[in-house]
Amino acid sequence: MAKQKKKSQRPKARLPKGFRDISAVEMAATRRMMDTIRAVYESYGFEALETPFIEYAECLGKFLPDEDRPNEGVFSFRDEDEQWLSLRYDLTAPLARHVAEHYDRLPKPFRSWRAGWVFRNEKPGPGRFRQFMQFDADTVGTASVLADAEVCMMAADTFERLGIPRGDYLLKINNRKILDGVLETIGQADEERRLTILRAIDKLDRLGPDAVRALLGEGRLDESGDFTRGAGLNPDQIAKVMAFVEAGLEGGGRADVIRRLEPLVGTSATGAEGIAELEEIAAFLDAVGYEEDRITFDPAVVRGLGYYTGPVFEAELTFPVTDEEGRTVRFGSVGGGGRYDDLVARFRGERVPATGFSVGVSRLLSALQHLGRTSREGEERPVVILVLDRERMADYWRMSEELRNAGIRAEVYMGTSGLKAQMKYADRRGAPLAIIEGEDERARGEVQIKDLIEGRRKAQAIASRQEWIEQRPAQVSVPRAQLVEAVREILAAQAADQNADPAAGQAAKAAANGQGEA
RNA sequence: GCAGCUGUAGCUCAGUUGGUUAGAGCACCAGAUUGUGGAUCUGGGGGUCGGUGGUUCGAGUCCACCCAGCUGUACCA
Repeated sequence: MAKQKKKSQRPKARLPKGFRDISAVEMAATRRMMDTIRAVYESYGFEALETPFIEYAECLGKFLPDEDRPNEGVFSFRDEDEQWLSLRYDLTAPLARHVAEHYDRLPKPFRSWRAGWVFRNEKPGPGRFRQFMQFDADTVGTASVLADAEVCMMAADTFERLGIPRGDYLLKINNRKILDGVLETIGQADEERRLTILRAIDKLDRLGPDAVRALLGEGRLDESGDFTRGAGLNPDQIAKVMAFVEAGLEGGGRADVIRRLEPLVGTSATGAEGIAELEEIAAFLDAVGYEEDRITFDPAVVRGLGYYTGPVFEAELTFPVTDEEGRTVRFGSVGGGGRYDDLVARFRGERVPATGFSVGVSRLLSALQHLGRTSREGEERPVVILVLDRERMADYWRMSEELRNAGIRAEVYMGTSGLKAQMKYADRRGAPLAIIEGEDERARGEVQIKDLIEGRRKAQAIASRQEWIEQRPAQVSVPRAQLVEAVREILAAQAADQNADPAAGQAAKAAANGQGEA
């Protein structure tokens, strides 16, 4: 009885939903990807900046209206002095805080990149987590839309440097001011309705034009039978908004899209301003040779709501991909950004124009993996030195030292089990090879080196235990003095083999993944 | 948040009209094999049957409520 009680008090080992553990393999791939992004951003002149995970909630600007409590979407807690602290939910709000705080001594424009984890307290879904990594670059302190164009060019460069071919990604640019102009001409300027309209437009690529039309009007019934209330526009207004949204669907280049948008903003000054900005961006992109196959104009891009005040952009992967169950999935957006001229003004009163772009690191990484564009560099697993003779530990340590000094990852088995369990350990560890030195070998002045990858392959052909033991597949005996050299040779052969036969590499990777991933 | 579906071992699932101590396969651990990953054989660990309450002599099974997960949808700075 007491035992049962105790048992029920045991915590269940589990991760909070929306969070995950990250394996060594994924960390290595992430690190390589981020190195590439950083190299591109720095080549454009952006400086590194790191801000903490935690900020005062009020600095992130996410208090609920009329309430003394931060927004539900952010993880928040109270400091000992009763102030609300929040985990950052993006890298832009902390940047605005940093710029406002140190405005006087920063060079203007201030160009910085930041990378790291952000947190959102939202319902997780496939490919959506509550902790994920972003990689941002921003230019603060210039109102020129050339800064917007530059950041899009840089995003295009980044994707290509990461191995995504031109045509497999696309940057789409829009301008909030144009939609505002359209809404002005149809007499819908009030904020509440504007947000509903933005949300409806945002769903174009996911739900299609009919659904968007329904959401602009009365509302829409989804397939589970749930009803979403619409913006309540009349048919004439809906037609105008849809004409705007679909101006990008009819093909043609950036100039064609602009020409189709012009009549839709009517006499609105804001709309005209938006058009002029797009024209300036187009002229610049044409001049530096970033054509429509990389950067297009698409009025359906709205980027949620929030703080964007001018150009907005979204980066999309356009190639289809099949998931584990063989279904075709679209990766869709892997990054985005836009102009936020009011964000710093929250702190300073004075308007400080700014624009930036943010890459969704984790989504982009899984896209690259689907493309088979991730290299295996940095995935080497350690050689494992088995312990047959506990009195000779010093000998084994010396071996590991020699290997490490030669730049080879190596470890001495640290458990207390027998040889069989040690082999199993090395196998599961994903070790490329195991070193065996017992009494017999020592008497001969030799060590055995077992190629675990080759051995795994040969094992499939062996049926009987007898044969297995006698053959000792993929195992060689070399003089002790030649240990390092022999190990180096076998590792080189394995690497060559892996490059020639990707399937073998996959198998090794799968084995290596075994312990690290859920 | 709303709607639909699903909850039995780490995973995939079986479990009779309600009836002893809840099972299988895979996985895990150990031995057979003083010193060799795989295969084979033997043994072992692991379950609050999602939870609580109810009906009953008796509930994994029937009823009610709750919870969790999945999918869609809403929100998403």
